Amino acid sequence: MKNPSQQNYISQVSIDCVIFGYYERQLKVLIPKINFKGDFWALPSGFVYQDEDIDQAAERILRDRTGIQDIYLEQFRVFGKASRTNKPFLDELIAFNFDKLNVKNEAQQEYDWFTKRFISIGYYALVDINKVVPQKTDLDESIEWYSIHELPRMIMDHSDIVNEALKTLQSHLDEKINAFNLLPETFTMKEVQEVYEAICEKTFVRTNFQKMILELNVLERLEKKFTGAANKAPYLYRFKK
Amino acid sequence: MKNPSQQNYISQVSIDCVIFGYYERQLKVLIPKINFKGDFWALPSGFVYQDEDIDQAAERILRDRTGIQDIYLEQFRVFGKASRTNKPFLDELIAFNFDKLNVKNEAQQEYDWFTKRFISIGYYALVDINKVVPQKTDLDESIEWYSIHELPRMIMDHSDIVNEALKTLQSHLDEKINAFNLLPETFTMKEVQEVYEAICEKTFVRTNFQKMILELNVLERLEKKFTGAANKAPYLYRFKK
DNA sequence: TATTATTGTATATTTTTTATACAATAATTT
DNA sequence: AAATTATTGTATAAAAAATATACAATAATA
Repeated sequence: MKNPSQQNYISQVSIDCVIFGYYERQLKVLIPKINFKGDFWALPSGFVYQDEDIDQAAERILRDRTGIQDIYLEQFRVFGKASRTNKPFLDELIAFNFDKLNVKNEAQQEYDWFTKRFISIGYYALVDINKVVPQKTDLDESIEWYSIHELPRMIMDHSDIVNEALKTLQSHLDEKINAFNLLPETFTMKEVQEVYEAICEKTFVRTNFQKMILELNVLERLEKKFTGAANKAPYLYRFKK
Repeated sequence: MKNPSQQNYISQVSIDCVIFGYYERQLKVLIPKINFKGDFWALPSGFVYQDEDIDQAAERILRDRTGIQDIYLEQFRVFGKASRTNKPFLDELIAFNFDKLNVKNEAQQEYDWFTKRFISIGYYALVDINKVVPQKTDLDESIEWYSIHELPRMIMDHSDIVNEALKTLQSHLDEKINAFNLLPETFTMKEVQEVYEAICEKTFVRTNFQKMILELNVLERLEKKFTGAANKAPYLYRFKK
């Protein structure tokens, strides 16, 4: 594998992805831990090939980390401060891993490439957490789902990026009908409500919520879901395509 | 003045600005015409210096064309298709202006720089049209306000960029209280309504509109405005800072 | 067959939005 | 100086939407 500086990338432009999943009534974010000493977490990121749309680049980055395709994706903001550089992080990383990293010419070239000022395009993705098998890349020590309220300390401005992504998701929830992308193919009305509650961080009155969702006219009702519980079985729904 | 390729710009990244003004009940966009044969119109654009925030770059571009500072500015979208290049436009321009343009080495370097694939960050601005004295740069034959409904045919995807800017402005009109930036320091309630009507392309019931605006609690009422007309004088309002 | 937990549907209440009526005012006309 | 006119400001009525509450339906268990 070629080093980034030798690839045919657009320089000083990166893509950062906030991958949202949903599990146990909580909104989760998929975050890799970097495979070096020093406890560094960073959002799934990457660069844009010369002959690649930025949307394609984001899809590629997501595919590499989640193993799935056709992900719901939304560009939400550009982070472009002049001070936005990997240098402080990289220097810290090198200090922690001085033994492993031999500083030869090639490494110097990589260092120069990485520590330039970067303009980052933020994307957020909504995935069905059950379909995702998180994929460790060469750079990852681990890759885990973290609750949105218990995120690890991340490098650079990556925490800000997550916050901005969440704000966008929350405010677009009624104009874009996208929350269903966090659920499996079929789901009950209660599950939909719990997803909305996790995203909006508030509760809804069950009956009114159901009416509101059904009036969107985007769901089709399927057969009932018999669980063996001592109560009425709920209907299953599916998002109309 | 140095040529762009020799400046300390981030390469392959540009900023395109949609500058909105308001005049005679119409939303206007400030658009320069390029100073070459062939009728080319292009949005006010520019590039980002290495040591410059992208927001600063947008402010600089706006200042250069409008002569005013402290402009209301909002980043709204990135345009990043791989096919997004100036090449078709430049080739056409060269064909029209073959006599003027001598193709020497330096020009070739500029050509190569300009015809690369560019990722463009779209900003829109709201200005008080009375404060703006449109500034022609070296590249401009003219710079004029065009009604949003009578825009000239523009190069590249600049028409799409305007459309996206308008859509964003419309949809953010109630969440961001920004339409006042299109008006002078003081204004009547009727003028506010007409601005909203121009942006939203629909009419409002006067009494309800006024109530809605006043309930935002962002205006302070000043003295009345006596015009000499045979009717009751309206109050003037000012945006609270 | 009664009980229990939970879902689905109907309806009442409250709030917000939209529509309408009318009073107040400043300059003009008579 | 009083009536007229055009326009603004305020109040209120009607309609629609959002929210709260009540209760019927159902599937498994006791």
